[in-house]
Amino acid sequence: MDAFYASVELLRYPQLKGLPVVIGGGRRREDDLLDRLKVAHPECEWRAENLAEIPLDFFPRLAGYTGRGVITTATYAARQFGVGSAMGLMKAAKLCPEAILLPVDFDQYRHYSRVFKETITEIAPLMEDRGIDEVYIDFTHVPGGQREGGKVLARLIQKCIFDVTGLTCSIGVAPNKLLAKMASELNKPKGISVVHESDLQTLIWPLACRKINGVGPKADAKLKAHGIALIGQLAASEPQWLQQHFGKVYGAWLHEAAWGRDDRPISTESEPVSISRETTFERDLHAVRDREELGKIFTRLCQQVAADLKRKAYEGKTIGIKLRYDNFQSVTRDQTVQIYTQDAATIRQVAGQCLKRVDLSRRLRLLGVRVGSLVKQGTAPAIPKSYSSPTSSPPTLHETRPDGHTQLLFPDDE
DNA sequence: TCTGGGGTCCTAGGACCC
DNA sequence: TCTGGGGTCCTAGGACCC
Repeated sequence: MDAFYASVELLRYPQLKGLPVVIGGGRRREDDLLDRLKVAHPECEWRAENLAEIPLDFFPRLAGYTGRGVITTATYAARQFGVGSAMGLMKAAKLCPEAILLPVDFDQYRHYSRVFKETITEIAPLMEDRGIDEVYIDFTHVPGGQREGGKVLARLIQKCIFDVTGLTCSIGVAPNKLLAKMASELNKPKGISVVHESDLQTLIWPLACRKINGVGPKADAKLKAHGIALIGQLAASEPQWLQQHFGKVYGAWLHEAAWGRDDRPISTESEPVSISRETTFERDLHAVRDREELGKIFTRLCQQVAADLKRKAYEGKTIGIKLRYDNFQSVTRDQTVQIYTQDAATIRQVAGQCLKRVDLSRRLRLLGVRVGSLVKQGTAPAIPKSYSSPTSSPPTLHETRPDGHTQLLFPDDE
């Protein structure tokens, strides 16, 4: 198999070229900017396309940022200061206070993501979706795909994407997905890299183990502790030794990966396994002291998950919660019910039961609701014979008190 | 000055059935 | 009275990815 790995780069704003820019933060920040823009420049509708019309000094700087947002992406000029993806914005503000902070515009990303992928499938139909800005392509049978080892096709795809979206992208070309992904990293931004099997020792082995897609911070630290920092050293390690220290499956995979071996096919179809919503609070909340606020958030998360399920036409029967304590420790609880559902009140009721099984005496920073074991709406298997219908009334999102006020069911609902 | 949100996959123990 | 495997489902946690 010949594989491409293509990823799109930061939205391209000509007037911001060469400047340190980070994109990130939460909804609130975006709303702030939107409000300020309405006042300062009523003629500008807030769209990223319209950024060019907005004077540079309008954009907020990172300095003085407060909040729990993180960086989604950053320009190369900003990365010079040591800031990068997933870094907290308050930390980034210390490193590069002058950086321009732009809000995240997910609707727009989704739009460009769709155009990016459509552009590719018109040229090479065998595409695997790897998220909002990345794809794998099997171009083995694409006409002209083998010219100059794939470079011609890669250039064509880059040009088409740029023409349609104004976005640049990096492309790696290699005999399999594992190597194509690593190849795409070699020549960023907007580069094309071709890696052949014979390039393994010269191009891949000098790279850090962390560059392997599947080696994360934990595995990397453990490898380093054993004196293995580079992929070449990993390749030279005994498979048996790796299996002893990293487990049978993962250890064997590590060795294969270091030798550039990967036989996973391009997967063009996939069904979601779960759908979830979660939120980090502006400040840590306490189940008792902030009961009402938490109850509202909890109910809203359930409603959002239900709306997502309906919009995407899925039903699930494993309903769960996730919470994160103030010390960042996370716990999850879930419960599988008999009937597949996409109903907010049902989700709320079962998730409420899950909440009762966790320690709520500690302060919380995050709450999430998840529905798993999904099936496409209307294709749910028949209810198991052992199931007997409930005698209780259907669940409701709120419990109505005798005085007519609505009491939010958190966390002690029935 | 701590660390978003939305996912997938793997592991491991226990229940339960044959 | 003690002792089997296998298979599947459920649950919790964790690593990893975009």
